[in-house]
Amino acid sequence: MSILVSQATDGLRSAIIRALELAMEKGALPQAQIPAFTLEIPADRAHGDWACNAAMVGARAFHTAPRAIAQAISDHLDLSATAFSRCEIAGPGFLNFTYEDTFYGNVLRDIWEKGSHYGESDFGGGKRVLVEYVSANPTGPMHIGNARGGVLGDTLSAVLETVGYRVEREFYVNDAGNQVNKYAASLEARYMQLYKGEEGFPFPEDGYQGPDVTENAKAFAQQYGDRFVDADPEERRAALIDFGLPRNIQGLHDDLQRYRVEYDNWFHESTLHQSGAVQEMVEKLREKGVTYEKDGALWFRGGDFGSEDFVLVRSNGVPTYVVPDIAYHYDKLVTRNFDWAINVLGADHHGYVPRLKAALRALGIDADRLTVVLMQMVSLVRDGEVVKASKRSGKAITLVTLLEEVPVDAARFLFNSYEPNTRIDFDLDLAVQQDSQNPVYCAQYAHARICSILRNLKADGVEPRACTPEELLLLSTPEERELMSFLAGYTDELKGAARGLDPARVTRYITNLSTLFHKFYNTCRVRGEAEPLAAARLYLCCAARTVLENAMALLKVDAPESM
RNA sequence: GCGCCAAUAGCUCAGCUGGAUAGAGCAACUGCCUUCUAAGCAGUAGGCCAGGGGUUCGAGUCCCUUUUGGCGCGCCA
Repeated sequence: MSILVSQATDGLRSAIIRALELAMEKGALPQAQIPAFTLEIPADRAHGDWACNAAMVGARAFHTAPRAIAQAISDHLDLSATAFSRCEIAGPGFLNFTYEDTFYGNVLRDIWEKGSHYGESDFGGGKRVLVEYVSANPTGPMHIGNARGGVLGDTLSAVLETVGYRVEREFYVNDAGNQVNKYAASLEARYMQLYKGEEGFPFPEDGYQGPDVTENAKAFAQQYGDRFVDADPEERRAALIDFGLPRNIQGLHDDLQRYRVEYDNWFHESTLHQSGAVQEMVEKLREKGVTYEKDGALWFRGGDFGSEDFVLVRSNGVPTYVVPDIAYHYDKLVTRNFDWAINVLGADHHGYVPRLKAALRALGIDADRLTVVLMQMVSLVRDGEVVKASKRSGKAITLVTLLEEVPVDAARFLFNSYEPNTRIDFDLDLAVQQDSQNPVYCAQYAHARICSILRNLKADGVEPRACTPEELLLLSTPEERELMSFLAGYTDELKGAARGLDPARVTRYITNLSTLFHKFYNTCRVRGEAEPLAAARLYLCCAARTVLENAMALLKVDAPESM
């Protein structure tokens, strides 16, 4: 909610506590500890703007019936210093509070003044957060799960920034280790096959099959010809990797950019190997005494730190993938000293999280400084059936092929409509529909409608202007009041999205706000109304537009002026 | 076998730390355009919140259990 709302509820909370204290002092209630009550917005607007359950949760402590406690609170309540004008007792013992009449007008004035900054808060207290997301292997194109991770991480970052965190966005490039070697062998095979035929150079069994590998091999051949055919294999593979990997990384960068996902840093795993950080990490863990040797390999003893034992260094002397990962997170939390690291990962990685956290604990790092947001898998659905491959190309569906079919706005909006921890059946038919069935258009339409009102009034010579609190009291229909109330809740909605690491709430907020605006639009006219009312409604339209734009900007979804 | 996640309207999903009569969009049906965009609005219908126990003033929400589904359990990443 806006700062205004936070102040209002804080004030209300202390007024209720004072009332309880006073009631006990006067003997209306027995002496007891003040119960931990909550304030919430009731589902039914007839129950006021805020409801309090103090009477019910206090029933046991006070040995008194909830409604009698509610009466005692109400009798000793002084609302004069608060933003509320009325308190009613209802149902089993709820206290329902109603804002004073000028409250919503003040919210509109707040939005008018803050503009694109409306929604910001200091919830995050300026903490430095590193958000890592997508981090797809540079050995091929991105798959459909990366499309989800992309918007999720991207929007989450934007939300965290808005509520007062200092955010950096990072892509971890796995440009070292086993999968790169495998990729090198795959590239090599495709390259050699260009000159020796498919029989002349066998493709590795666990190689990367994708057509992109062949394309890269061809591009390499175009530049270097057969120069590496008779070269030393090690030299050949190194040359292929030096050529192919940067190409792929650039490809990831370009595809993500097209999808409007951008980063502050691209962190290369290879730098951890070059700097010796990986080797040092092995030594660090060994010094901590949390390792042991078995079958020629070096193991991590996880028992004391909440995980299973696992291998750090294979018997052939090569560290497993975990070690660079530990070194990477050490770099995040110690070297770069971020207060908080958030990783967006596919749910198939969930088994690895306890290991990483255990290793951090062993290093004396508070593992709570790392939060892993697991997102469940994505399936694509067409004609009610799960699709594994693209209809046109027959290849696996990549981010790029998805975007050939689905507009970026729709893809971002839809992927961000689900809580991370739910599986998505992404409906391709729905995503490409440019009509009312597709929720993204409802929101864009609401925005276009507001712009249209502004255009029409401008043509009449009417511009939006600041309104007085008295003028804003003219906004009194249920549609107007509900819209204002919803606008007032935006700042708090963002805090909730940040707290729950769930940017899908922003998407839902946009949908609900759009609907409330459409309802307002259908019952209340702006153009043609007498001057003070028209001005007040125009003021409300501007507020709705500002909030809609701010929210859609977080999603990086376009808010068109006309449709 | 063990672990993690889920199960809410015909479909896709909300339901924020337990709160008042379980919501929204789509699909279905009925209305609303000589007035700011009908990509909209109003209304009707649709539910044993997977089943069963428990905890309490009160459970879709918390605990146990059963069932069903997804994902993990490598000296792969």
